[in-house]
Amino acid sequence: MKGIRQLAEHLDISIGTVSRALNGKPDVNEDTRRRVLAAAEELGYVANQSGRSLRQGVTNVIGLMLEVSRETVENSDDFFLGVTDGLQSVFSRHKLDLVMLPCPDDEDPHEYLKRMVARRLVDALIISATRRTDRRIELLEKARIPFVALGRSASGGSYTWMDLDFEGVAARGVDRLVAKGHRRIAVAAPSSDINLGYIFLDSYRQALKRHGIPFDPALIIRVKSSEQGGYQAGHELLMIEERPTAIILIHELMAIGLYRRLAEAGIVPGRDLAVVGFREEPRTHFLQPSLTSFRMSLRDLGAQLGETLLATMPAYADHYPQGARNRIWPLELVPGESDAFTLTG
Amino acid sequence: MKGIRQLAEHLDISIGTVSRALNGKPDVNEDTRRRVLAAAEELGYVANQSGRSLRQGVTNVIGLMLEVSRETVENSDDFFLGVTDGLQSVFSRHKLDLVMLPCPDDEDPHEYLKRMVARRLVDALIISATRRTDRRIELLEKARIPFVALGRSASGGSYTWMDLDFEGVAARGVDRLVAKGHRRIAVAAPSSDINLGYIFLDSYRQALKRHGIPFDPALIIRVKSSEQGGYQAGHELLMIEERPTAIILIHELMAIGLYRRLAEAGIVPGRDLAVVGFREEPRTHFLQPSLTSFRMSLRDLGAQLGETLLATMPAYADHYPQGARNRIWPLELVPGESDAFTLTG
DNA sequence: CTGAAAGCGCTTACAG
DNA sequence: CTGAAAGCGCTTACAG
Repeated sequence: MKGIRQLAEHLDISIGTVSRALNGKPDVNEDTRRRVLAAAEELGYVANQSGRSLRQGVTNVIGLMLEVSRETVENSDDFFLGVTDGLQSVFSRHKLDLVMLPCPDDEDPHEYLKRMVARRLVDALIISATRRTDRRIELLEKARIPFVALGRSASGGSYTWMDLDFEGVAARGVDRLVAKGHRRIAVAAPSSDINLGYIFLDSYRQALKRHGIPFDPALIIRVKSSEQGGYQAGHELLMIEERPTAIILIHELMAIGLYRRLAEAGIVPGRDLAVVGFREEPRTHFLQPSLTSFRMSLRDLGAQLGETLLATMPAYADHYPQGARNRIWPLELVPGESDAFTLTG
Repeated sequence: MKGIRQLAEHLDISIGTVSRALNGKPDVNEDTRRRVLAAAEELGYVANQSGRSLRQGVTNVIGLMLEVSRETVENSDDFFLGVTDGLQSVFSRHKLDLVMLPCPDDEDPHEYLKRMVARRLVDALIISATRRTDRRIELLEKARIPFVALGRSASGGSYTWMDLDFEGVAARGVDRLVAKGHRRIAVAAPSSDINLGYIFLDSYRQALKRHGIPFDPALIIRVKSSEQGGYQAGHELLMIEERPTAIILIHELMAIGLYRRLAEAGIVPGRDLAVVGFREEPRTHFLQPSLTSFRMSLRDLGAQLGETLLATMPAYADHYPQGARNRIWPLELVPGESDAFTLTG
């Protein structure tokens, strides 16, 4: 079966009628429609997407750009797979399909995105891992393609974004630790230019200030956002002269590496050092002593992200009257044993 | 900037010449080409992919179908991200782009694939996680779309596949353990219909036979291919009446859960129980005692997979004269401490 | 070296 | 309710 023309010939009707029948248009004789549907099924006909796209001006595909850094691969980040699920639950309502666009390690993300936009194989895009300065945002604004950034950035104009509540995590982490008597609170922050690092540290500093604790740059440990990074953070923490009594982590997997390094040094979280982890994750469940961390639903985040994106698209905005508001996604503190002690003296 | 027509008008030349200039055809005046390129850059023109695809009959996009099962999400499988890297290194040579097609959890993979094929947004496909009976293979054969299966199946005709050497892992695992005096060797096998389970178990039984050891079905522990599954396997192993002295795992993450369960029971791998893990992985490196496992390069596998796929595509087959051969990907044994003892008595 | 024209496979006003 | 025709944005023989 080649195209609609062959199908129409086979049925001995016009291609227009075939098209209308297949697309569920109302002005088609029910008997005709049945015949068309049956023949299409039998001959395995389905409309060529390029033909449809060209005529209709839309692809009905949404792209999620991924940066497959070596770091991501090694840590096997579950984040995107979880979010994907939520996205699809929303997109499927409108017969939109999601494709993931993995930017190769050795290609500049900006160039990659440019090419993807140029090809127009998606109607809209989601970008993530936004950096402090992120040219992708201007690129997308200029291309006038609907998009939502998962993560804030200092770049661009008034684009739509969603982001995790990094400031809330930092603030609550500090508050909690200070309440338990800590004053030397370290932070494992990302070594990259990723924007969440700035937000997190700003909030951390403000929280300290609120409590009248002077900021000590020596307590900012720059490591990769990974299990390895957590190990490294543990290593560096042990070498700080006046050793911190607590540490707040900025990535879920850091806790695993940190625990390992601490164990090597005979240091017990929740007894010798207070540890506040980041996102609760199946793998962090097994840590002993249990980790104080923050809970969120990846799927719900994905669904919200999907709705926000659709709200930016003229064709779907009507369904999402809340509009394309920027949102900070809350995380709920889940107390564990890793910081369950009060500092005395 | 709308389309090639506007660009041509702006330059006051024909759209044919613009197209030829942009596509690097030789029969264009160099001066004309420069002008066209400059104007395209300035006005931000790029060819609409639907128009190109419709005319040329190809999309220049390759799809990698993913099944985002809850299991995959929770285990944050790094497998595909690693393979992706290798795939792209090959595809980029031909200006082909890779998109990942995540099949939603709640959708039938067969229906999903059918839709993706129908839309024709890719020129070729890679499917994975093949099951013993896998209708996707017949679907793709019938649709006459080039594809390679990552994983074997009993379905379909003479399609092209690549697969890990599960039989080799099972055979070498058994040989190694028997040489160390073991005769009751358990296997943690997948509870699903995934084809690799059949291959693995066949090879396991053959290896036992070779050594004259009777097969005991009680030693086949069916669990999920995950960290949780490994924990569960440990749990069930402890309840087997005549306890096995060794276990071979069929998934990389199982080792982590298994170690955890064993630790709870005070059983030390490499002393009380011999453990042979599956694929070596950053996370399995940290296990104590070190795990005997099998090494392979995800990136190399991806590159080979990419070349195999291109060899099945008429437009690229010339570049890959080795043809679309089926391949079993070898894994190299990396001895660890987890099975480093000899059974006496 | 360039232009005019055909046509890829669809959908959709429009006419009847 | 159906058909004939236009046209989405390209690329590519073909003619000059």
